[in-house]
Amino acid sequence: MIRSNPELTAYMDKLFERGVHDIREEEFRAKQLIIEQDHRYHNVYVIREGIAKCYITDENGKDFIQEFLGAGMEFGELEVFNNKLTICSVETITPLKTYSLSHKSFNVLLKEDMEFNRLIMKALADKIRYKAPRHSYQHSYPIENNILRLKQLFPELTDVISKKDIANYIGVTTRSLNRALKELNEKSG
Amino acid sequence: MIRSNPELTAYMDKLFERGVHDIREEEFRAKQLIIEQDHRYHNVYVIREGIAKCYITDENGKDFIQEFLGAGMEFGELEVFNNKLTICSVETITPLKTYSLSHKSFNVLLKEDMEFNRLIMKALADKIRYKAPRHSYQHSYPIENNILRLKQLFPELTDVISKKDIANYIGVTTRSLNRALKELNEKSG
DNA sequence: GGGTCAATGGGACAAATGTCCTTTTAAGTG
DNA sequence: CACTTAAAAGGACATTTGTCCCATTGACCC
Repeated sequence: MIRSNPELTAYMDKLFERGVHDIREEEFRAKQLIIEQDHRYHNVYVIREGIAKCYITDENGKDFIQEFLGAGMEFGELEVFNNKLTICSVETITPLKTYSLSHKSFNVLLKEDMEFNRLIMKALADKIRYKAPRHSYQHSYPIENNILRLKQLFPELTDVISKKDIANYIGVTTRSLNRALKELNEKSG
Repeated sequence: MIRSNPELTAYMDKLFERGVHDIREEEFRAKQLIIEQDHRYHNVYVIREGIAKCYITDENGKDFIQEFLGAGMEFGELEVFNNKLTICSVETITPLKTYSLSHKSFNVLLKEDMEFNRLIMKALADKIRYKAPRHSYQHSYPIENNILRLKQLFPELTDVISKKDIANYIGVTTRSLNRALKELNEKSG
């Protein structure tokens, strides 16, 4: 549910300590918009600490959350490979600490540091692997099952993440989410 | 809708002509299952010609199509990076011609051929970019809009791909798809 | 041609989800 | 503390989509 990538965190720590390239630490407060959909940026971020959400806003203003990003998750990297606008917005949920580096440095690292190259390749592959079954599941099962599944994956769910965000993650309205939660309570109670 | 990657096709042609590594041509007949979900394989495929579907089957036996793969699309590559079972099945729709290579050769190429490395990295990034707005759109709009959108992207839609597959791609039942198609006809007629 | 099977199309009803709106609760903020 | 605002909860009804079934069509095979 909240994705992470310890391997990449560890490697970024090492790179940063060595002082290679222009990797720098950056901090953001809660609810801050770091990347906005359909814009152009020149940085790649790797989360050191905190939680952010990555979401798409459609023409009707509805948000659809792609992923909750935790430590070791990167964002802004897709735009390095094809020089297009961002498809997602990224906004912090908790205060966030990141390593930030320019597209240029990112590219140099990819070329010259094959360990880094491999970690990024794996991270991309994982993002694909993770999304496929999730959307499949959400389509195939009623909301209740989706909630139960999330709570199992991540019990502190409702403590950290707002109802609205959970609903936007599952892809339903807040109303429907509430209805499902109520029915779950009645069943278990 | 049916995705392709001309750049990768061209590059694979070149590699094949040069006779590097164990890249070989392979052919499959229509409706053939090449990769089955939850299994382990040791090959990566790049489509030269034809169309295949990549889909997940859930516990209830419902299929959910992730992508229709055309020329230049690769599959079986995700399992190179993390040594897990396949998450999707891949089945041909039309007869299919591929370049096939072992995980081992794929890895060697990634390390030694930075042009190849970059193409694969970009292909992975594109898969992510492509999926995000698609699922967002499907959630947010009624079936009719989804059909219209697909027909716009790919007018020959219903000629090449069965109703069942289209439905499984949009994530609805065949019944619902038919209903929507009928209503579209009535509106336009 | 007759037989079989898969794909397509659709009727009738049930279930799930969305829309709209109101109320309650909680959380800041001056 | 009073005031304002955002988050959460839910009632009532409309709409969408699914389920279950059956009829039709078309392809293929003996």
